[in-house]
Amino acid sequence: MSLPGSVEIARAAELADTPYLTDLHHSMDRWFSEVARVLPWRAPDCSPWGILVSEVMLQQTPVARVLPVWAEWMERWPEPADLAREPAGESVRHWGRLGYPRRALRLHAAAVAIVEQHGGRVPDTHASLLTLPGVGDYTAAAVAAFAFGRRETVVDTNIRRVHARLVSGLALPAPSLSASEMRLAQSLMPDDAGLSVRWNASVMELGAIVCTARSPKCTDCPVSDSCAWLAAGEPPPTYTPKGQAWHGTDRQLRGAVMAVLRAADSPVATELFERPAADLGFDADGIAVPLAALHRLNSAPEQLERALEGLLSDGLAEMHDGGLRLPA
DNA sequence: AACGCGTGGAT
DNA sequence: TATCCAAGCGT
Repeated sequence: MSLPGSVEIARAAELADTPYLTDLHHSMDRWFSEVARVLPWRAPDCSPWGILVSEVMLQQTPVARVLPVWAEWMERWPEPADLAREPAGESVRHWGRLGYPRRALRLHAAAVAIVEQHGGRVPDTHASLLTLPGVGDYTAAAVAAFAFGRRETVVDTNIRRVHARLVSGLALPAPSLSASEMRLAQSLMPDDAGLSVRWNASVMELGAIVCTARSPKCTDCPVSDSCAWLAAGEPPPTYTPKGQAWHGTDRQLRGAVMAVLRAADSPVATELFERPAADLGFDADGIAVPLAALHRLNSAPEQLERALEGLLSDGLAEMHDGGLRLPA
């Protein structure tokens, strides 16, 4: 019987005994200085709030799409209190098309909690950050590290992939994060807090722009000489990740409904979701396009009802004056 | 612990 | 065109 992760831990321990780990840190640090992307939430004067907002927006959403929305948010709501005094629906509306709009709802709730429980300042420890809505283990660690300079075990999908290849010799990390992966990540971190922040940022960056999921750019990798996966001859993944269905799903329909609600400035009569406005003699000005897109999905009435029910129970929508709207 | 949750660019 | 996948979270 073999303990999961025992090989990796053994290798990490072996590396720690040599100058190798220090060399690795230096190689990554140098590389990061040279090629790291310039991102606004990495600016030295970016507030903890700005970093928190960026981390939540970046949950499952690519950097390129986050950039303009983050900038708009920072201008509109420069501090947690600015967002907290808005209706939650405004948070969802200005989330735009980043996807997973409940993140916007939770970020609003987090802003309220920051105001009510932390004097309007983003809390600075992993444990207190973890109590905020929408903040899980990764985001709490990332904010504690990148906003407050703490030595945190930051493990996101990029870092997992780099560790899988560099240390474990695997093409891809396991489907779900394990305790042994967290131990491995800890064992690789520099002891010094400041260096650990750089390390975490650089490993994440490597995963994002070089050690990518598909067709990694190993010729650009600063640590390819140490890569267990390359040394093993680039073995293929041992499993095939199962893709998420989209066409015809409730999610697709929910997305179409949310697009209508974001575009609407007053409650939308539920009949409008069921059939074309022209048939009903409604004025659908302003929401005609997203409404047409919704109708084009041509869903079963039962599915539409399920989607609306889901949005209501998630708090992403509410009934008002016989219509549906973003939460007030 | 597996599942549901949006969106759009890249391949 | 279809599939992959992007700084996860909550249940």
